[in-house]
Amino acid sequence: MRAVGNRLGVEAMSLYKHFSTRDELLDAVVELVVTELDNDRLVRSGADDGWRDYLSRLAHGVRRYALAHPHAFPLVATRPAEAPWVNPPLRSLSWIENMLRTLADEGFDPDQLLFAYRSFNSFLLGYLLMETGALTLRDPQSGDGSFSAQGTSDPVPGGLDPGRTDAEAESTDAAATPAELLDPQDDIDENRYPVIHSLARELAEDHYGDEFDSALIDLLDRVAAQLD
Amino acid sequence: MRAVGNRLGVEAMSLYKHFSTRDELLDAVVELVVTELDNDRLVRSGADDGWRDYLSRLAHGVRRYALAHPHAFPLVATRPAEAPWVNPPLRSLSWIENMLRTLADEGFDPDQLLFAYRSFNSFLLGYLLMETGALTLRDPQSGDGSFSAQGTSDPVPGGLDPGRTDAEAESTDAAATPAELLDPQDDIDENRYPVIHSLARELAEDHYGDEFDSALIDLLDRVAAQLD
DNA sequence: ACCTGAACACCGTTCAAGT
DNA sequence: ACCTGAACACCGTTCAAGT
Repeated sequence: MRAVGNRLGVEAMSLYKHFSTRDELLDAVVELVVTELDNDRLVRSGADDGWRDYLSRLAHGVRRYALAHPHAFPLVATRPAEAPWVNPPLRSLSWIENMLRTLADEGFDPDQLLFAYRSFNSFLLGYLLMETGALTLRDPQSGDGSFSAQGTSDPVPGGLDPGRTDAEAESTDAAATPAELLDPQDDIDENRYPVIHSLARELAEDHYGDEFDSALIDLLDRVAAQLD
Repeated sequence: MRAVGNRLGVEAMSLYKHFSTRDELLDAVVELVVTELDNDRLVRSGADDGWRDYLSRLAHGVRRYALAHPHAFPLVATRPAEAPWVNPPLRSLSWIENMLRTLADEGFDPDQLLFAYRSFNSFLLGYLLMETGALTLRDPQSGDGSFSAQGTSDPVPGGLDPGRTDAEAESTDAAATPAELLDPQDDIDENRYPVIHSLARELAEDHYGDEFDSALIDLLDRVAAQLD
């Protein structure tokens, strides 16, 4: 609370005029991040091009906010929800309703709606937690579990403002990070982990963007197959 | 630290003989949970029945430890890793090596190995975080974000010991939870969320076990399709 | 080798008081 | 309506001392 207050140029106690507890503030952070979808023109535009286009735009919108806030995404992913069927990363009743209604209008029956809802959520949750996790590695300098971004000393890169453009987010894939300047093979014990050692370079250099797109296509195919 | 010490009948400071920092202790918790795979006879038995059988047993082993420790799984899922390509829930070099070697022995080439490794991890991560999240709902009594298990006042059900049997873990799906005793439809505003309202019962009653099995089959089919 | 008690800096939170 | 300063209970951690 004191750190947040400091960031805002205010004493910690002032925050209690706006949030009655630390958990309430964390919930507000999660809501703020997820609500970026509401202002995402690429997501909000209608579903006139069919459910595949709609789900694809929704998925990319979620990915945009996840990559814009890689340190907040674990919060989005793990904060307890109000009901067992309210699943991250689509955490809000209004977006769940939005998705289910759009698909219902496209002719999905109840079983197909539930299948699409759950497989869509668990796909995004797993893939984006994996991808953002790769951006928030353990700091090799300080031995504790604090976060650090690759190649910057800013403790909260991106911060809370959705300032990153699509191109900036995508550039994470292509831009050379400090880790790539070293040979990742050198870090792996060839005797204990021969297969990892031999694959070290391929494991280190990865193009999350392309993989996301093709995994999303496969997911949409699975949903389509469910429609008979 | 004081709470952990209390649970062990010891002062908090005694823990510092075994872990030099709180983060180190949390890492040890994660390692303890993941290491249950090492003692899981259903997972360790050889890969003589092919890679599909191996990956299926591995996936079910991960699900067993996740369901045995639903409160620790978010830690497994989100603690920063040592390298970007060390992904939860398979977090350890030895299990990554184990998986890659087994698949390599089955004839996977490097691209196929990487595809299998990443799609397998992100599938398990997303699905199991969703499933364990449904077990650790927000406590409606205390307004804060603390955890509570459905239907028990034990703050850490299951605790750290891998005491739950397979049948007990599965029974989560079938057993009637308090939430099911109420009509979930009553909680949803019919005017604001008509589609959710109409699907409330189906959303609330779910059989994670069956869904996991069929989603896993689809994943293995995706991997198989990659083999040409 | 493992545990303890007192102590330190720090954190979330309360409250009475300021503008 | 919003902020502040001092204060409280609590937390992670250190250290010198115990067995």
